Amino acid sequence: MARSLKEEIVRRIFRNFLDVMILRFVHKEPMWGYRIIKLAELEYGVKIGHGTVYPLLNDLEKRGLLRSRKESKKGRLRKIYKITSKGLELLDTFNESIGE
Amino acid sequence: MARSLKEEIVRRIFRNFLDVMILRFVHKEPMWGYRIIKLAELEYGVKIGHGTVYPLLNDLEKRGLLRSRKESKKGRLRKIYKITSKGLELLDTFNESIGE
DNA sequence: TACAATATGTCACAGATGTGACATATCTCA
DNA sequence: TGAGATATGTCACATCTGTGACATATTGTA
Repeated sequence: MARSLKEEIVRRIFRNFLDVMILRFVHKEPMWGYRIIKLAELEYGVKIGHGTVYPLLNDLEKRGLLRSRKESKKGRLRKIYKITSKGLELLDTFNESIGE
Repeated sequence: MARSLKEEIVRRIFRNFLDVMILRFVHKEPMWGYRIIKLAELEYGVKIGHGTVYPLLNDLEKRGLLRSRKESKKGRLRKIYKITSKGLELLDTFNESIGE
């Protein structure tokens, strides 16, 4: 069965601007990789491989767009990311540039 | 010298959503490939290879998003593209999906 | 006359990029 | 006790995609 135009476009946005979409998620509220993957599927119907997300999160932190703190919830390790001012700047520039 | 953040993002948008950017150009006013290339450089500072643009224009027409008519200006052939309702639908869906 | 600009077209190749597999560890529920 | 969910990490490989070269034709200008 054919995918709808809307689904197709949302997929493309996630594929090509996954960093921006992650910054948007984390901007709304600090969160960790696993949750981003689940939310992307729940809210947008987009499946993102964790092999794509985790290296990207590390890269975004290295570039200073995100900052993480480790949280250990009953022995289970989570890296909770917050957006930085540099990350906000990228988001703003993107939104401004993509505006119709 | 380092490229600015804005320039970097605009480049990425053109690289990944060249079809959408072309639809936006053509939506503003019907035009041909050569003009699109020149306008992208003038208005956005983005150089797009004509080897990217022409095959894409043909593809967009094949998919029914654009329609062209040939115009011969003093023996010089131009394919002038207009956006179709299907093209407008894609533009609208994209703008809606990318909205913050 | 010869070069630059206008105008479109094709295609091989290199470089970029996501996918999916392999890897590890804990918790919960049946 | 075993499976599924939570949680993160790495990396080889195949696939996708733009670049740049090759190709052609006309007009304007020096």
